[in-house]
Amino acid sequence: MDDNKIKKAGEYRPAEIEKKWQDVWEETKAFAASRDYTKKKFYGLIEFPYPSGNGLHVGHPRSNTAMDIIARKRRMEGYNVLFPIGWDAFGLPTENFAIKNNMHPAKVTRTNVDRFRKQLKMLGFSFDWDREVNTTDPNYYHWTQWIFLQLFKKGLAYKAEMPINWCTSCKVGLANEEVVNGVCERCGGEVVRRVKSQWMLRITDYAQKLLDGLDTVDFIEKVKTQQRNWIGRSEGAEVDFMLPAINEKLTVYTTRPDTLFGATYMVVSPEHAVIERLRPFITNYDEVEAYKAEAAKKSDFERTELSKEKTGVPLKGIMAVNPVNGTEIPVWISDYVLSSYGTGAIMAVPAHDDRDWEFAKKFGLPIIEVVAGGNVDEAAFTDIQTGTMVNSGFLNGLSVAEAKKAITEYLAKEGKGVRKVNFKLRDWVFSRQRYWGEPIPLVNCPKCGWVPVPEDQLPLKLPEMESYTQTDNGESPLVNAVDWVNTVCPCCGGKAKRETDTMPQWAGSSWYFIRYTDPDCDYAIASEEAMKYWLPVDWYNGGMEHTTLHLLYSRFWHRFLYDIGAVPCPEPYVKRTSHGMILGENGEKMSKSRGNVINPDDIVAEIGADAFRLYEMFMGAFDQAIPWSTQGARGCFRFLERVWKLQDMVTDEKAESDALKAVLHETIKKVSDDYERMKFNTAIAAMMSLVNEIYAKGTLSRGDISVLLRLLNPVAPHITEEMWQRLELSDKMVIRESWPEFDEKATVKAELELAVQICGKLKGRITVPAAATAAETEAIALADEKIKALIEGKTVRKVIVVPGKIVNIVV
RNA sequence: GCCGGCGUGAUGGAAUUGGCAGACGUGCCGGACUCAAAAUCCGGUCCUGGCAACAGGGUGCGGGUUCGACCCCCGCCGCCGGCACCA
Repeated sequence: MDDNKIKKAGEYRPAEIEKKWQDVWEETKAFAASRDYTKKKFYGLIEFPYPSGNGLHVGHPRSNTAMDIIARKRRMEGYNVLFPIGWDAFGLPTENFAIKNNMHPAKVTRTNVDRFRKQLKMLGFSFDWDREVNTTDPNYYHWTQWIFLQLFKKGLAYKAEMPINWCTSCKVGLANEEVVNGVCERCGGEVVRRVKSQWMLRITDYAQKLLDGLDTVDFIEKVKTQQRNWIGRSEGAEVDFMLPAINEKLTVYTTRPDTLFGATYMVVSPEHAVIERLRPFITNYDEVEAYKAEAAKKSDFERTELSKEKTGVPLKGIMAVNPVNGTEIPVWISDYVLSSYGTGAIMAVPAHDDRDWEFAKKFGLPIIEVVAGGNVDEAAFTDIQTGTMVNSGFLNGLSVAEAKKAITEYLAKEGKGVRKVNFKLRDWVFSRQRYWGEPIPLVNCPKCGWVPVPEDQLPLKLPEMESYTQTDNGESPLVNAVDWVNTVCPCCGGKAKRETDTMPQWAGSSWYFIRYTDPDCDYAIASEEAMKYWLPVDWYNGGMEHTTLHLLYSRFWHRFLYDIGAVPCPEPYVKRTSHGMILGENGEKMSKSRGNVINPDDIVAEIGADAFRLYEMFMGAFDQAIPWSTQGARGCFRFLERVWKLQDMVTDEKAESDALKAVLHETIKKVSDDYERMKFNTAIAAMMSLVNEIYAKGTLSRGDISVLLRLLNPVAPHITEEMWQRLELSDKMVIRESWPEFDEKATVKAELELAVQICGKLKGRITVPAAATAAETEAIALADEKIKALIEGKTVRKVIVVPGKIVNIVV
């Protein structure tokens, strides 16, 4: 045939065509979201990157490509798509780098952002570059500060002197969520307990709302479970024990009020305030004092270490009275009771709680069984399903559930206790003693206390400074910006000082998805119309590591904004999915120190952005951790080469060819479904099979290739656009061409091949008309020569026919 | 300890959710092209026996349900992730 067609395709050179299309997309603003708010919309979101000095790593494209595929598919389906990008640019690494190299953090940020932007463009993501946001831009943090002030005004931001997690290496306070195994989540440095005055956000007020909201959203189960565990709701009761020595109540929280008759001692945490008031009556106060000092020295990590033996000291001379039977029991002090949960005091029921049992055994305290069913001499019996109450007065004979109800009602009636719900969630430590963050817009006035910076004076910009290094006692570098710190009180006009702590990195990322809907709005976080149209985010993909950090924080802020009428919906994200991590070729986590880091620039230089994207989607199940394979990536390049060469085969025929019609439509169905389920690997496998089939059949019409190119376009946008243009299939591919439609009729075959089993073992295959009834199928199977030979002389007991699937003969 | 997930060829992983295990890719073996190599193309590649057609076995281990189990149930073993003295 035609020599000129062979010349037409030539060699597949991604470097040339990728740059060409990236320029076309940029010039034509091909992916800018429309402000026509009447169209059906889709808002797809990926976590905006922190522009670190290392540049993009191979993990970013995994999440980005996945969402890019969905975004591109949605555009072909006719949606007005918002797929934005921005920079989460405040943060410690930038600041540390700036200090070390004597540069301004803003300059470091600018350099890093420029590099990231270039790299992301090189990968051909269909971001709307007109809506870029940057958390360090005063026009952006203006509204981060505004949100903080709303929280402050509603009493949800407060300053408290409290023990916080202090990273000795970063010299900065951390939120509970940022401490992992007793070390700093970011740098791995040792975290110690340190009392500091910190701004806190009352996320605990939102515990129930954040929990309930999970029932209304489509998050992968793993994420919901982790957030539920982190919020940690439990139901129980607060019970008052009397301390006759000081005629005061000691209130405990318990989830097992049913075991009240089995309480044989009490424990208070070393920090409990009641100890001071009991002091005159404690006969071994020296010992108690020593224990308190010992506990205070320990880090949180040491205190909660699992293997640790329980320790404790009795408060000699002190007894407490059990409210239900008047029994006097001793009171101990021990660090196995936490001051930060419940009331900081417990009633100990060693027969039915593992920790109390261990403690009682060690210190020889009595163990009284009140739920029959186990052997409390051997171990605590903690089963709440099967036991029956004993030794418990009016509760005897009841089940645990019945007893809980009965005792709670009794306590309420007697005024000795109340039902109570508790959460593990703690308030959010919101202060950082650092320069490179949003200034907290508050002024401390000796007369008026903490006063907000008036909203019309926002943004409160960071002052220019000589040095960004912290003071030796761990104060923010901003204390040295004397002119900035010294100000007048907005309330009384007197001399006052600005807050010098800044906000944590999580502040800017807690609402950025709102700003994307209207990034230039100068009178609010975003205009009402924009928010009404675009929110909530339809699909958010991101890392599991943010489940109890960013994802929870941003749900909290959004819910708060909803409560004050600033956003139109209670939950920010309709759907949340998560990608698996990419490991090094050796199967270990990628890191500089392990020397197994793969640089996207190198990969793109070798095989191009399309093959790189394709491989990241093909390498394995999207939600699982997968080791990188350079060979595997080359395989994807080979596939694209094979696709490229299809150009030489294309005939002038416009319609889909009969030889390929069935497999073509099966592929449409498979790819369409698999993209939606994020099963990108099998979608790509199906397209590879299709291409193999095309080569095997040796025929390809314009109609056929049009389908293949559209299916492949979301994963490999450059090569498909280039081929589309060269084959003159129509004008540009993006936006204008619709997603291929699945025609079920095209896949219906006249005949089917069925497997025939004898007693569940595969023995042969038969061909039957597609319309054959079960009886006809059975007859064909039994008439088959091979099957006949195998059942010769045996009695056919039963034949199971599953139409379209299988025949099983039981002999 | 609790919660969640996983265990399939040499390897990354498929299997329409109870119906032909190993799709697709990588690697490896053989062949074609080449003086040769690379690239490319063709064929093979779960194990055992057999020249072969074929036969038997096989989804971490042991049991069970079913006409039929990688899939469901019970009991183990191992790996990964999260939480962890939260009363």
